[in-house]
Amino acid sequence: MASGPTGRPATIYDVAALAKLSIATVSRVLQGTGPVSAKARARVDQAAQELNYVPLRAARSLAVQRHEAHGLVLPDLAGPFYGDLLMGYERWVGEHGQSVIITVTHGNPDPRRSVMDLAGRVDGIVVHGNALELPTIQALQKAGVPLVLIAHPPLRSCDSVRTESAGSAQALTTRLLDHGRTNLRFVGDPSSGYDVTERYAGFAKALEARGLQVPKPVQVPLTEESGRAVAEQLLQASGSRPDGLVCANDELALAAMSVLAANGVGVPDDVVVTGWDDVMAARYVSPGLTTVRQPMAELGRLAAQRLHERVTGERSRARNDVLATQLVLRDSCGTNRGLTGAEGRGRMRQVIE
Amino acid sequence: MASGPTGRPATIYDVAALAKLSIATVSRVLQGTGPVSAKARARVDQAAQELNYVPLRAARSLAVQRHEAHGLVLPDLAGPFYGDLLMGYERWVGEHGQSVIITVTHGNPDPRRSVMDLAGRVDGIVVHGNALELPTIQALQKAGVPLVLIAHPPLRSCDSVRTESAGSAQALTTRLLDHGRTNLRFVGDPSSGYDVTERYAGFAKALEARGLQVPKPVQVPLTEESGRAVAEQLLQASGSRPDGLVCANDELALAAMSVLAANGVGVPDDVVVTGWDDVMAARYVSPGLTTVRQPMAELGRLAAQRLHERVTGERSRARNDVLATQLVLRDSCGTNRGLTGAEGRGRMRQVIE
DNA sequence: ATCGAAACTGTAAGCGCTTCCACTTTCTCC
DNA sequence: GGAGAAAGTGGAAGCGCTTACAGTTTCGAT
Repeated sequence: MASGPTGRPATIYDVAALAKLSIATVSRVLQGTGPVSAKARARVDQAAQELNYVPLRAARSLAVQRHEAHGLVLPDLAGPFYGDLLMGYERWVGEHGQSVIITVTHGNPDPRRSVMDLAGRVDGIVVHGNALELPTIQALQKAGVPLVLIAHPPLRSCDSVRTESAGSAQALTTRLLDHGRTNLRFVGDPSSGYDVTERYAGFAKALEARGLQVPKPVQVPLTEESGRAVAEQLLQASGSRPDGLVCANDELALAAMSVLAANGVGVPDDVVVTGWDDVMAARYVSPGLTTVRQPMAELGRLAAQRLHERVTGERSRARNDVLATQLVLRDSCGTNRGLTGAEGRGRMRQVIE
Repeated sequence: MASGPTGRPATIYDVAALAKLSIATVSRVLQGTGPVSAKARARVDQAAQELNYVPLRAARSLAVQRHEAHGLVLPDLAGPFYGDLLMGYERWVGEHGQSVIITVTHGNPDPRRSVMDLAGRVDGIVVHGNALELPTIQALQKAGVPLVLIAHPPLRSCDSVRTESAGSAQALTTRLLDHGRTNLRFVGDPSSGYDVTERYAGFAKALEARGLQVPKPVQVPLTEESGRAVAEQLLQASGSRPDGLVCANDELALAAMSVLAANGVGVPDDVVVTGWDDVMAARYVSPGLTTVRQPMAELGRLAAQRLHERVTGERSRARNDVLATQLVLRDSCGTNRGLTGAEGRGRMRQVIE
């Protein structure tokens, strides 16, 4: 990168020549390893400075047999969700002298190929569950790549981190039932990800605990568009209209809520609505959206840490971490005030805003 | 990464040995370069498969003298803003067989060091203007790193890409004036970034064009917290209360708007409020927030492309691209219906929602 | 059959760094 | 002042790949 004497980037040889020392000493100075005299140090620093020397990491990686980099595979980057995750990840990794190389699979013509290529550049990979098919993940395992899964069912000999989902969903649903709702629907396709599966499972469990029949989920993608569509369908529904929508994420919930409001259906009086993720909009809409907050940055940090433990070999037993979520009660669920005893148990806290 | 015969990752030598061919041929098969017989190809593929061979990219980088990777330096990752940028970037880069290594500077104890290290891992770097101090950027330049700046004033011999700001801000402000506003304030610290500087400049220009005095900007960080504080201050202000807030981003605007609403100040009737970025919340609050949408993903794509052109050497003259923004008119500005002739000119389009 | 060209394959030289080992210099302590 | 230890330095091997070059085969055309 730097302009050496030849116009090409300066190498350690150029620095050594200018400092009149061997490349071994230059390396020792620059890496701070081994004993070096103050004089040598000064000469090297001077020379490096003068040549704008930037060490080639590829050469170092080859020599030390380590990349000092992590791979992070995400399905997507839309929404604040993955941004926060990445933020936490990058922060941890930066503090530990590593780099992050990210790969996004959604819209990628050949995720498998991309990820395998990634494997050759990093010391280990963190994969978000929604990003890769199982066979690809297994291919990585076979290739011996240290692996950490986010929001994915635990896999043998592979770490995983996720946020608690089923319990929060159950508590939230129970709460709605406690407040007299009798015809709830879960909105969002459980097959679109492990976490959504779990949310539906929690929803179902709450109903079962009351001896109620569990309605099939409304299997739609987790998008605003679907949210609007679901709400419109609900408006036209004849017969017993649902009196509550437990949505798999905030996008669905916000979109549904706005369609309902635009058509004179009262939220929360006629229909209660809840979301998941606590995006910014959730606290600015009216009524405020009741939702579940996940510690995304923390999830990222933890994933980075777990991977690093694997890479350095300081731990070999697999760990499966589950982070607590937080139920955020606002007005859209109609239970903001007047508590029941259902909350606060398990790995879940709650706040009322 | 793969388990070779020894338990250590398989190398190209292992593959060659198993396929009973030379490493040169293996390389040619795997890279698809040079002529190879079908038989050789099959044997190599078979062997590679069997050994779970993953080529070590560091070795390739060293040999080909190229990393096939881009560095992306961002100040932050909070909000949808940078996520979309990164998304567009990653997409382009992925389509062109490159990787992205990201570095976040906000909260980084030694950005300079991080970035210099990055420089040793990539073929070029894209820097968001708010991420690095000028000296650091210049150090990169001196080191001969191909550089593209995002949202940064153009620098000699360095590409830059940004979104149009001054014009949109001026048009937006003019529009508010046309609708009878007489006491506007710009909220947000212009020194917090080039784009904000430009927004204030546009704001000022609109007032000057009317022969009005330009009030000092309300110099606060671009956060929700500041937005609330500004609104609260405005509520307590004696004398001539501003009748409009032109906020530097949506966070400020949304927070201010919610405080005003909570205190019985009508938006847009008493005070109009506008933002910048068009975050999701902007379209769900009521009244809808008038704002300016920037093509972030497109900005990312373009930055990636420009950098690549530099890296491959297919272009050497510096380019400074400016992308058009879009004025999004909603109810918070009180001018949603009833147009003037001020808009649609320059590099700006508008939509009414 | 024979020759030249084309297709294929292998040998070996790096790419720029780290680090082992051996060597030289400088201390430290009698 | 000298011996041994410690500190400092350099030579050289090697990390795993690509690729120029040379060598070998195969093939088509005479």
